[in-house]
Amino acid sequence: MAAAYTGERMFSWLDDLNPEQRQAVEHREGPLLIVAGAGSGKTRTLASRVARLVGEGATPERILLLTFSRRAAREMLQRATRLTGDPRTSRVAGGTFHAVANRVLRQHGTAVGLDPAFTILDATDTSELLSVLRHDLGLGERGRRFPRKDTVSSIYSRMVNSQVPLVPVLDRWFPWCRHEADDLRRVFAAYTDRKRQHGVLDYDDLLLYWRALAQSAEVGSLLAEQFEHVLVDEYQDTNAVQADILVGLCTAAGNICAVGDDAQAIYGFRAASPEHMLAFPEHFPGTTIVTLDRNYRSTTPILVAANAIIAGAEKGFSKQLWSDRPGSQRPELTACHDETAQADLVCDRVLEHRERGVALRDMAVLFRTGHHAATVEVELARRNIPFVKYGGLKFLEASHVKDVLALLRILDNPSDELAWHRVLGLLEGVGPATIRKLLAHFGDDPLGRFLDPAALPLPEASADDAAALRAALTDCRDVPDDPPPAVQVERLAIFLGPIIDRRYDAAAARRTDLEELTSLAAAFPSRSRLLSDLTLDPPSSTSDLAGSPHLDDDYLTLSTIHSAKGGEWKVVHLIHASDGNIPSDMALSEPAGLEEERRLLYVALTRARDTLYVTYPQRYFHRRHGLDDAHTYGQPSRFLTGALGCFERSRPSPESGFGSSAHSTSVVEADPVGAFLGDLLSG
DNA sequence: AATATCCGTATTTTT
DNA sequence: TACGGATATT
Repeated sequence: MAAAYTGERMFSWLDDLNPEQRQAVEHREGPLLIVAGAGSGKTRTLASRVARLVGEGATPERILLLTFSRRAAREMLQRATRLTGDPRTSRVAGGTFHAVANRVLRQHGTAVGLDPAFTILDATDTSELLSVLRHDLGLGERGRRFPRKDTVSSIYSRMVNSQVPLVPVLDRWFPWCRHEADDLRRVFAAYTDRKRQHGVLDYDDLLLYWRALAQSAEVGSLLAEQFEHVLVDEYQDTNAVQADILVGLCTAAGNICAVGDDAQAIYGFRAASPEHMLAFPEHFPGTTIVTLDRNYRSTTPILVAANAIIAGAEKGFSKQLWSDRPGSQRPELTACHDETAQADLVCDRVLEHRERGVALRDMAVLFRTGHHAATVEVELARRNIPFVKYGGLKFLEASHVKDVLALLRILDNPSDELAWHRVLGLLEGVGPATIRKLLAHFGDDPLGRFLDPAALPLPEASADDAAALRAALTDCRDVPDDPPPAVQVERLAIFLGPIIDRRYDAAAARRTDLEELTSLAAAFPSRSRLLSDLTLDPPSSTSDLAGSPHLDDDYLTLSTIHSAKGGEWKVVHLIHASDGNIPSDMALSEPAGLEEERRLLYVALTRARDTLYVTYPQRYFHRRHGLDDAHTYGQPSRFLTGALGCFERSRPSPESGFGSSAHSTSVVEADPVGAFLGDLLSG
C-alpha cells in the first residue's frame, strides 16, 4: 500500500480533467481564481489540486482548505486522499472559517488579549445577552418600542460583517430603527464589554479576532508562514472580514486559490457578497482567472431553463453553462390545486421513479424555508417513504437542549455568566433578582462559591433543586480527569428530568432528545470539543442526530435550497415555487434581495441531473383547521414567468389530491386580479 | 419577587 | 400562530 503512490499513480490527479480544470490544477505561481459554474466539476478540481500539492511534496498540515461546511471539507479531502493514495493527505487543515478561527485562537489567542478557554455563543445566546443588556440599560420601558432582541442582533452582525458604520447600516437595512442609533450604540458597547469580561465569543468575534491576529505585527507573519497554500471554496459567499483575513494570510506567499460562482451567491443575509469575488484580482494582484463553464451534471433542457432564469441578473463573471448531455425532457412546471395536492403529486412522482429503478437517495425535494416541507413530510410519513430533512433544524435551539449545553458551559468556563443565568433560572423560586444577587456573590470563583452551600443567597423554595444541581455538577468533575462527555450529559440529564417535567410541555419527547444528545456526546473526546463543535457545526439533518439507525437504508432527501448547495440528484422536485416564496416577500425591501432570490432559484434548478419538477400550489389556506376555507391565490414565481418557454406545463388531473372539488364556501379573494392572471397563466 | 396572563406583531435562509 | 414582552396577580 505504502508504495502505491509512485510511478503512474503520481499523475492520477490529472485523470479525466478537461483542459480548463487541468490548468487550474497545475497552476503554480501567484493567486488563482477559479470561476466555476454549477456542476462544472469544482469539487473534483479542488480535490485534484490538493492531491497535486501533496503529491509534489507539500506538507499536508501546511495546506489550508476553507470550505463552507465541515461536510464539504471532509468530502474533498476524502477525494484527494483517494487520488494521492497517501493517507497523510487527510491531515490537510480543513474546515469552515469559523472552525479554523476557533482552532487558531485557542492556539494563539493570547497574542490579541484573549483567554484561550473562551466559550462560543450561538445566535440564540447572542440575542439573549443583548436582551439582558437592553433590560439592564432600562431601554424598552415606558411603552417605548425599542427594536427586539433578534433585530438588535441582526443590526450588530450586519454592521460587523459588512464593515459599514451603524448609521448607514440603519439607513439602508433597518430604516425603522434609525432614531434608536444612540441607544443601540450603548447596547453594543455594553455587549462588547460583557463578552470580554466573561470570556465568551460570538460567531463574529471568531472572525474579528482571527483577523486581528492575521494583521498583528508579531503573530501575523507567523500565521502567514504557517500555511504554504490556502484554498477557499464558495468564495462568492465570503464577507468583508473573511476577505481581510485571507489578504492578511496570503500577502507573502501569494499561494491562494479561490473557487466560486457569483451566480450562486445566496448568503447576502449574512453580509456575504459576491463583490469580494469580483474584487479578488484587486485584492491579490497578478491573479490568474480560470473559468469552468462546461457542466457535467444536467441535461441541456435543464441548463437552458437555468440559464434563462439567471440571464435576467446583472452579471459579474459572465458564463453560459453548456453540456453535451442532450436529454429529451424539458423541466415540468405544475400548478397544483393546493398544498395537499402538491404533496400528493410529489409523493406520486417519487414512487413512480422508484418503481422505474431510481433510488430514493438519487431524489430530493427542495424548498425555500423549512416549514414549506411540512405537508410533504406528513404525506411521506403516511406512505412510509423514508426521508431525511436538511436545514431548518432547531435541535440545538430547543430550550431543554440549551439547558444541558448551559450546564456544560458552566463546567467548561465558570465565568460564562450567560450560562449561569440560564441554569440558575431553572431553580424553583429563583428569578432575575435572585440571580443578580447570586452572581454578585460569586465573584471570581463562581463554581467554587456555588458548590459551597454556606451563605448562598438562595430562597427556601430552591433548596431541593439547588442541592440536586450541586450534586450533578460535582458528578461531572473528577480528578485527575473529568468523566467522558457522554457520562456528564447523562448525569446532567438526571438533574434536568424533573425540571423539564415541571417547566415544559411535551416532556417525554424532550427526555428522548436528551438521550439522543447523550449518544451524540459519546463521539467527542472532551467537553470543550463537544461544545465548540456543536456550536460551530450543528447537526444539519435529522440523521446527524444519534439514534437514527437507517443510515444504510435508502431515503429521500428533503432540503432547504441553502442547505442543498453543492448537492446534486438525478430527480429534483422544487416545491412552493410561487411568488412570495421565491422570491420571498421578506427579501423585497431592497433590490439586492430580489437578485439574491433569483440566484436561489438558479441554485435549486441546477441541482438536477436528469429530471426536474417545479410545482406551486394555486391556493394557500389561511387557517388549516378552521371551519371555513379562506384562502389566497398563488402565482408562479416572477422569475419563472419570464422563462415559461423552457418548461413543460402540466396540471394534475382534478381527481388527484384532496380538496380539488369546488366546495369553497366562504372564499376570501384577497387578490382577485392576481387570481385571474394566475388562472390564465396556469391554463 | 416570582409567576400567570394578556396583547400585539412579525413571519427566511445559517456559521 | 407562536412567540416576545409588558403588565397583573399571588
